[in-house]
Amino acid sequence: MNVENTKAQMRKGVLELCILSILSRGDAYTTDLINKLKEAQMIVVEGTLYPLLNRQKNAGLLSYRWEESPQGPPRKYYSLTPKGENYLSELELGWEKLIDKVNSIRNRA
Amino acid sequence: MNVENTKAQMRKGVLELCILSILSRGDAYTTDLINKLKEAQMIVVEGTLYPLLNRQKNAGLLSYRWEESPQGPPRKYYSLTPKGENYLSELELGWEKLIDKVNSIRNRA
DNA sequence: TTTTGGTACCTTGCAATACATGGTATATAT
DNA sequence: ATATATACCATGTATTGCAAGGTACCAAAA
Repeated sequence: MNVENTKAQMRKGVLELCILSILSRGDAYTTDLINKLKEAQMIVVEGTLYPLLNRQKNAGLLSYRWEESPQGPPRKYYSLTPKGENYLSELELGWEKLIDKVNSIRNRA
Repeated sequence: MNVENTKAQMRKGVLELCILSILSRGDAYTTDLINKLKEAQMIVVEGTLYPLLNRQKNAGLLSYRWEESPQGPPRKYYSLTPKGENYLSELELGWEKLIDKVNSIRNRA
């Protein structure tokens, strides 16, 4: 049990929300997602992302299409489905409520 | 994969923070903690809390003492150690940064 | 005395999942 | 051909929240 581990735990919980949120503003493939998460200082690696995207796809939250790459193998571009949009809305609400809940605990006299 | 599951994931990450935060304002035993978390609508059950408190105690973040109960068996009251206080400080910082990071992803144009 | 009910502690087994690691395939350049 | 960069994916491990069940203490009722 160490601080970095625990902070990683906190990140985990919101990772799904972040991915759906990024995709809500436009289709992206895995490397896009990793880069955008990195920009926001959210550490994620391939081994985490591929299975997660697969789970979300299998749950009907995402669809994908293949697209040629300027260099290298084709890319799998993911898009939010309508179901994914609903899911995202609920997660956003849950996230905001969670912030309130935690702050209510932290600020209680 | 469903919304409740994912929201539970988000809760998990901040559970440690919440427990340490509650204890920072005074010693408490398990049922106290559960009640305070429930007040803040953070769902937690015994089977989660006991192992977690044990981990935190083994990590030197908490100490405990036995105290008589008005009715029933004695209670194990936990206190934050100095190490636990430092740990809490870092988690608080991590939590605030996480909020910023997630919001930077959500609000990006 | 025995039983019941409430409180409090803890353990075991399961399931979910992030991550490290390693593997495969494609395209281009040397 | 070989090397390099890009991109996909799978496997194994460790963590950990939770459900379920167990043990023990105390007081009051039967």
